[in-house]
Order: sequence, then structure tokens, then C-alpha cells
Amino acid sequence: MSRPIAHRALYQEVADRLRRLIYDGDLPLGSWIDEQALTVEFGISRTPLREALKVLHAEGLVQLTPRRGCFVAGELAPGDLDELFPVMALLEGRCAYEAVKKATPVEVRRLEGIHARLEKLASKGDVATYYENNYAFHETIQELAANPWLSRIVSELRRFLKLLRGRQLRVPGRLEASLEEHRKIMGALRRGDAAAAERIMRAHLMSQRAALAVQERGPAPARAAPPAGGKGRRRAAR
Amino acid sequence: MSRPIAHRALYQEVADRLRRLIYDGDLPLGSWIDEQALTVEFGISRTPLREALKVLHAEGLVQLTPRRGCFVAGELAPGDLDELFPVMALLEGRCAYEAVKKATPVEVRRLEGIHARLEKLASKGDVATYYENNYAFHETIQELAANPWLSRIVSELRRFLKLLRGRQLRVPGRLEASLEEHRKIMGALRRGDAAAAERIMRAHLMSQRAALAVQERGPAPARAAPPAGGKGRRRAAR
DNA sequence: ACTCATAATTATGGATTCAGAACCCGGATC
DNA sequence: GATCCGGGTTCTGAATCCATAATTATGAGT
Repeated sequence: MSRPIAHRALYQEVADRLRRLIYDGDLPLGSWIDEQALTVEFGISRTPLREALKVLHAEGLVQLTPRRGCFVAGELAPGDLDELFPVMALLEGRCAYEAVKKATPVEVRRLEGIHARLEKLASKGDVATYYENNYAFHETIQELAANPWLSRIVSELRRFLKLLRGRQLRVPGRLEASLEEHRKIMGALRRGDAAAAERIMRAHLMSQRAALAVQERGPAPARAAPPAGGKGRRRAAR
Repeated sequence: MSRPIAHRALYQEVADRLRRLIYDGDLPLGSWIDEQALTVEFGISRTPLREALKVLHAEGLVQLTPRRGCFVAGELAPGDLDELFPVMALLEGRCAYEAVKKATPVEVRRLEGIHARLEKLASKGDVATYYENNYAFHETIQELAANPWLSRIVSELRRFLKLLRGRQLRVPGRLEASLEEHRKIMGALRRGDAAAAERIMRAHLMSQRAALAVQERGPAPARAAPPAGGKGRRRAAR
């Protein structure tokens, strides 16, 4: 947001670019990372690149095997989701709670804006943009909670959920259900009911998990190969 | 625990040593980290050291200011504790919940062993060893919960609490109160009451916070200088 | 033709080197 | 006397270099 003085270190820029490459699928999940290829692509030396990889490893986005190289984190297995979502529900629920407690009218209005956009996007059925704004909605609530520690771990875990790239929204009817849950959250926020906001947010996260479960055994995606995503699934977090 | 093949990378060993230096107070909170001095002390080059520092930065234990160097994280301010403990209570509460759900009789017995030791240590008034075992108690519950994601963020936040080095236990009467809370947790565990375990664990964490609050405005420590710990307090988490 | 041993190649981990920014200190100026 | 400027030194950030482990390719032997 501001960088008047003290430009960012190179390894951080590199880490950002690597994250984007992973999220955009340019570095497929589970794939080996060719350091040399990236140094020429980025026009840098291996030193900052390797530092960035250490950071990504600490974040859990890559796996770093001694003397074997660096691999992108693998796809999340259904078991992972069963363990991850309840924790995320707990945390985002708390975010909602603290956000309701602390939010000023101005901030509430900002959230209203995002929510209004979601309403519009849902009626248009624009899943991609809905995903983006939905992301912003949750991030804003996290921001309103204004708890650095909570924010820290929520962001950390969200990094893993981002690997799903909003798959759940593609489940038939999920978009509308998601929106309805958001409406209830906004309602709780407007009347300052922190406990309700927490409860609804938790349920919201858990129904995301449920939507994914439907999809897991659900119909084959329109195009794209069946889950033949490589042979070995790797765990993301150690 | 095991290193039959694939020895650890040097930067990880260095990171471990650095953490210990910080927790042991050999690197005072807020102090500047002299890279060159450490390279000669460790007998290594700057490369793995700097990689380790990147990791510690990702963990929040050090602050990395471009072109200015690396500083150990600062003391936690009271405001930090007010934000941190509720989150920790949430998470450890969830650990207790999942631990009760999943624990096998063998594992319960292991926890019983640790708890029995705590009883003994408390009656002897051995605060230092009590602290160690108390730590093991909480870590074991976290382990029994067997949720990698939960475990990940609990460990992450616990790193910050470790900076307090069990200060709260030195508050008069706190040792006994802590023990009593543990007894209740064990009770809930024995009768398989996950919800109760969660509730009690949350309260346990919050009463730790309260004990610290007493101490904050409490009597001056027996020895050791007043909070003249440098001029500038730095925040630990960004 | 297949397997196993061995040599060549490549990639990783770590050390060293180099450029430039920040700090320190002395001196000049107002 | 305080402040500002300049030169030297130190330290950070990044590039390059080197040793060694891992992988691949090669070839001998069955």
C-alpha cells in the first residue's frame, strides 16, 4: 500500500512471483521447480531465488527435500479438507465476531459495497468475478477484526484454500447458497450481533466444505481429464 | 528423532540454534543480529545463516529491515497479549476437543503420566521444571488432536508465547490454579467429554492471560532491571 | 536383450566475491 | 556551539564460484 522509502528486498518480490505462478497453475501442483530455469526467466541469480523458496517452504507452499530439490505443494486430499475446514471455520468465525465488535460505520459501509457487488455478480452468474469479490469480502472481515495474530494464521491457512481456486462455487446452486449465507452475515453485522456473526460464518465455511464434498464424488467436470492428477499425492503441510 | 537418510539442511540447523539463542535470552529481544559474528561463532558462511534468518522472519521471530539488517522480535506488549490469548484459547480449546475425540487409551495414559509429574512438581514448588512439563502437556494434547493444520498454527503462535518463558506461573497462587485447571481437563478427557475439555481449555488459557495481567502491574521482579529493555519496542508480527 | 556396474552430466548446498547503501567520524560553515 | 557536508569504513544484498550428491547415460557381462 505504501513504499515511499525502503524498497522491498528482491527475495520478497521473487516470493510473490512464485506464489502467483503457483496459484495461476503455471507451476503445477507437485511439480519440480527448476531453479536455473527460473533464474533466467526472472533475470536474477540463484541466491534470492533460493531465499524465496525457503520462505515459501515456511509457508507450506513448497516442499524442500535435501539434495533432491524443491517441489510445489501437492493437491489437497479430501482428508486434508476435512481437517482444514473446521479450523478455518473456527478462525473465520472469530474474525466475524471481532469484526462486528470493532467495525466502525464507515467500515461497515465498505463491506456493504462488496456485498452489493456480490449480489449483482451472482445474478449474472459470473463465477470468476464472484470468486474474486468473495475473497475480498472475507479478507475485509478479517481486516476489520484487526487482530494481527488472528489475521496471521487466517492468511496462512487461506493460502492453502486458495489452491482450490474457488472450486466449490461451481457446484450447482452453491453460488446462491453462498450469497444467502453472506446476507445473513451482513444482517448480523448490521444489528451488531457478534455471536450470531460468528455462528453463521462458521456454518458458512462448513457448507463450503460440504459443497466440495459433493463435487468430489460429483459429476465429471465438463472438460479436463478425470482426477488422474499424477500418481503421487503429496501433503502440503508437514 | 530419526535421521537414517537425508540429513537436514544446514540452514535448518542454524535456524534451530538461532531460536534457542533467542529463547535463552542470548540474543536479547529487540537486539540487532550481527551476521558476521554469528558466521564465525557457527563456523559457517553467511549464505545458510541468511536463509535461516529468512525462515525466522517468516515465523515472526525476527524483523528484517531492508538495508538495515535483522533484529530480534520485540517484547510482547500488553495489547498484544490481549489479542493473542483469545486466539490461542480458541485453538488450544479445539485441540482439546479433537484430542478427546481421537485419543486412544494408550495415549491417554501418556498424558496421565505427564499430569502426574505436574502434580508432583507443583507440590515441590519447582516452577522451572513445572514449566517444562506444562509445555509438554499442552504439546501432547496438540499432538493427540492429530490435525496438521491446527497443529501448524498452534505451534506458530506458541512460538510467541514462549518468549514469555512461563512468566505467569510465577504469580502467587497461579501454579496451584493452573494445576487445578489441568485436573479438570484430565477429568473431561477421562470421561470423553470433548465439549467440556474445549471449554475448560479455553478458560485455562484465558486465566493465564489474567495471571499475566496481575503481574504486569504487579510487584517489581525480585532481581533483574526494570523494563529498561532498550528504547524502541518493536512489534513481533507484521 | 536385459542387468548391473561405472563414468559423465547435472543440480543442489554452501562458500566466496563484489557492488552499493548505511553508518561513523572529522572538519568546515553559519 | 550546532549543523551540514565529505571521506572512510562497515555491513547488507546479490552474483558468482566450487564441492559434492544425485541422476542419467554408457558400456560390459551374462
